[in-house]
Amino acid sequence: MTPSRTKVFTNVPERAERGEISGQHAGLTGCPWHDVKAMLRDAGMRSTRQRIALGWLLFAKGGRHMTAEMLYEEAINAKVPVSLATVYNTLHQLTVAGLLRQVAVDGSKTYFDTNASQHHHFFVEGENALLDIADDDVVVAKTPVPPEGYEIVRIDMVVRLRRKAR
Amino acid sequence: MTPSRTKVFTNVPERAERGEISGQHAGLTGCPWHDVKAMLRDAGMRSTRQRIALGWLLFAKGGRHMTAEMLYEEAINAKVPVSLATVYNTLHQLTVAGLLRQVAVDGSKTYFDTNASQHHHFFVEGENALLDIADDDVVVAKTPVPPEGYEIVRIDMVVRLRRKAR
DNA sequence: TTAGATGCAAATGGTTTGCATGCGT
DNA sequence: ACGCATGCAAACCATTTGCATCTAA
Repeated sequence: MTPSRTKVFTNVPERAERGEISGQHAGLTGCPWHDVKAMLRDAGMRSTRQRIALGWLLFAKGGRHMTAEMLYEEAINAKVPVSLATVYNTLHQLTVAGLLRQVAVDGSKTYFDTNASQHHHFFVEGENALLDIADDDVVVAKTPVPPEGYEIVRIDMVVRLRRKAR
Repeated sequence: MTPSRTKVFTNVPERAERGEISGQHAGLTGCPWHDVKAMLRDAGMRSTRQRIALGWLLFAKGGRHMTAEMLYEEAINAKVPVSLATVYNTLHQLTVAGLLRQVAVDGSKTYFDTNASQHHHFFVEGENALLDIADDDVVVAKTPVPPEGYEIVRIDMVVRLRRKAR
């Protein structure tokens, strides 16, 4: 989970830490599909064939929640030659760059949300589907006070849903 | 993840569904360690040596967040002969019975919280530690409206923490 | 040219399962 | 005695890694 090596993730994490990478470019909500290359460059990543394709699949349709496997299948269906390992690498790099957000919801699969801004989720049990919750639909009135010496990184809320019994 | 078979989890899930199992017995916050057997019986589980030991380890100290592996180690250290598989089974059964609560936090390990009541968590990145957030320390002012046909099962909030940079 | 990217296949790590044996009730 | 419970080892599955081979810059 923690990219400690410098092998696969190249210098993206380091550069992001030094603030050399913009991450969220100028208020982009759903990155423009016609400029994945620019997005990649901004993220400090080389624009290779597979990354462009993956970026296109991810951001073309806006607000999506996908697992590595899902993206991999889409890529294969779209006749884009790519390996699962590369899908994982790309997803992680885009996450580090701040263009994707990882959502831990049920302990097994990991979801990546193309909406990297602060918001919460509905999770439909059984269907394993994730839905964004409109930001203004939930309000955390009193932010909890973290223990001494710690600071809040982010707050994730998951509202678990079930089909109504009727 | 989903116990669809009737093999290992015996009839606990079904009975719980039919309301035959009390689950949360009368306002028990941290179950009394001196009566694990009663707790098990109430949960519709046979009180075997290992379940009693695990129940004791889990509930004796109150509010804990443990993974199967952690509990397994504690059991081994306590000279209680038990297998990892049994630890998993027991944890799941206690969860179904409403005595434990599963907390999904980082996609890999699954945590089980001995506090099964509605509350939220701090998660310390790096240390992989979970902390309860005092119930009145957070207030979700506006509960999100679920999509048509769905109902809210529960709301989980995870406040991710990091050691302050100083 | 060359650092960085890709793809495979093998390795991991948490969790589950099949089945023979054990043990509450 | 009966039927659920246990233990083990193998099976699983999502994810990661090592390394040889490519390729964007």
